[in-house]
Amino acid sequence: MSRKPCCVGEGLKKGAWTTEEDKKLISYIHEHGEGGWRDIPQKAGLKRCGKSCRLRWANYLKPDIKRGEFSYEEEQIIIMLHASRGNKWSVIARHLPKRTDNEIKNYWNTNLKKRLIDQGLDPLTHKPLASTHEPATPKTSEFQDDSNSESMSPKSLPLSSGSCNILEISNSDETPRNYGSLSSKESNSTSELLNKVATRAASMGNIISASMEGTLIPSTTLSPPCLNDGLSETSHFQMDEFDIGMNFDFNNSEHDFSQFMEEFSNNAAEEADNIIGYDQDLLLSDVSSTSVDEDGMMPNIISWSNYLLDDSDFSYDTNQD
DNA sequence: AAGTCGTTCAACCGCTTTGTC
DNA sequence: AGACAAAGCGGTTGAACGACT
Repeated sequence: MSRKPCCVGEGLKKGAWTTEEDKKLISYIHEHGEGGWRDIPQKAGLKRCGKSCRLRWANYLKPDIKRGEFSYEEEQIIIMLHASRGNKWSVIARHLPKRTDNEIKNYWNTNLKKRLIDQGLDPLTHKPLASTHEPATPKTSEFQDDSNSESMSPKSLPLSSGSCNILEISNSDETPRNYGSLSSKESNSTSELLNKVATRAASMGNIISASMEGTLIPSTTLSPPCLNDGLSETSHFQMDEFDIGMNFDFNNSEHDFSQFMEEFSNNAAEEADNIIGYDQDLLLSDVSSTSVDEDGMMPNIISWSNYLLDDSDFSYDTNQD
C-alpha cells in the first residue's frame, strides 16, 4: 500500500545534464507539451526520473527563462519581498518575470544574504544584528526553518561582535551601487541608522505584503491593492489591526515616496526604538496564495524600494556622534 | 605546477499541497 | 472521505571553477 517512490529505478542517471539529454527533453516537450512527467523519461528516451526532467525543464530549459545577472531593481524587489514573506521563493519569483524560484533562492543565498549581513542586518528578520543580542529569532511562521540554515552556513558568519561594519558596505560589492548614503558616514551612529533602515525595510515589506494581499486599507475610500492610482486623498494607512498610524496626502507632494517614507520611518523608528523585539509577527501575515495586480504592483515595488535603498537624502543625524 | 580554499549554482531530496478518481 | 499520483516547494548537496598560497 505504500506509495511508490518516484525516483527509484535501476539505471537512472543523476547529476549534470548533457546537451544530448537536453535536446531530447526539449524536443519531446515541444512535440507533446508539458505534463505527465512520470512518463516523459521513458517516452523521451531519457534515463532520468520524471521529477528530474521537470526540474531541468522548469529551471533551465524553458524558453522564457531569463538568466544571468540580476538587475538592481530585481535585487531590491527580492529584498523587499523577502522582508515581508521570508523564504517564499516561489512567491517572490512570481513578481520577477522569467526568474525561477531556484535562481532567486541561489542568488539570495550567495549574494543578497551576505550583503545584508555585511550591512549588519539579520537576513532572516532584516533587523539590525547589533540589536538582536539574543538569537531571538521569531519562532513563528516561515522564518523558523531558515534559522537552521543560518547556523549551518559557514558563509554567513560572523560579524565582528556586534559592530556593524557599515563602511564596507559599498566596497564589499564590486558592482557600483548607490549605497553611498549609508556608507559614507562615521559609524558611531550605525546602530541607529541601521535600525532605521531595517525598520523601513520591515515596514515597507509590511506595506507591500499587505498591499498584495489587499489588507492595506486606508481609512478613506482607497480600494486595495493598488497603491498608485487610489491614493488620491489623504490616506490613513492601516493593516488589519495594525495601524501604521499616519496620514499622508499623496497628491500634495513632489516627492511622494520620500515624504511618505520620512514620516513613516520616523513613526516606525520611534516605535522600534521603544519596543525591543519589534513584533515580527506583523511581518508574517503571509497568505497561502496571493492575487496580485501585477501592473499596479511592479512600478510601486520598484520605486518604493528604490527609495528605500537608493535615496541619497536618507535621513541621518550626525549629531548623534 | 600543485594543493587548498571559497564560491557558485544546477540538481537532488524529502516533504507538502493539489488534483483526480 | 480517502487513497493515490502529480506537481510544487524549500533546504541541502556536491561538482566545477577561480583565486590564492
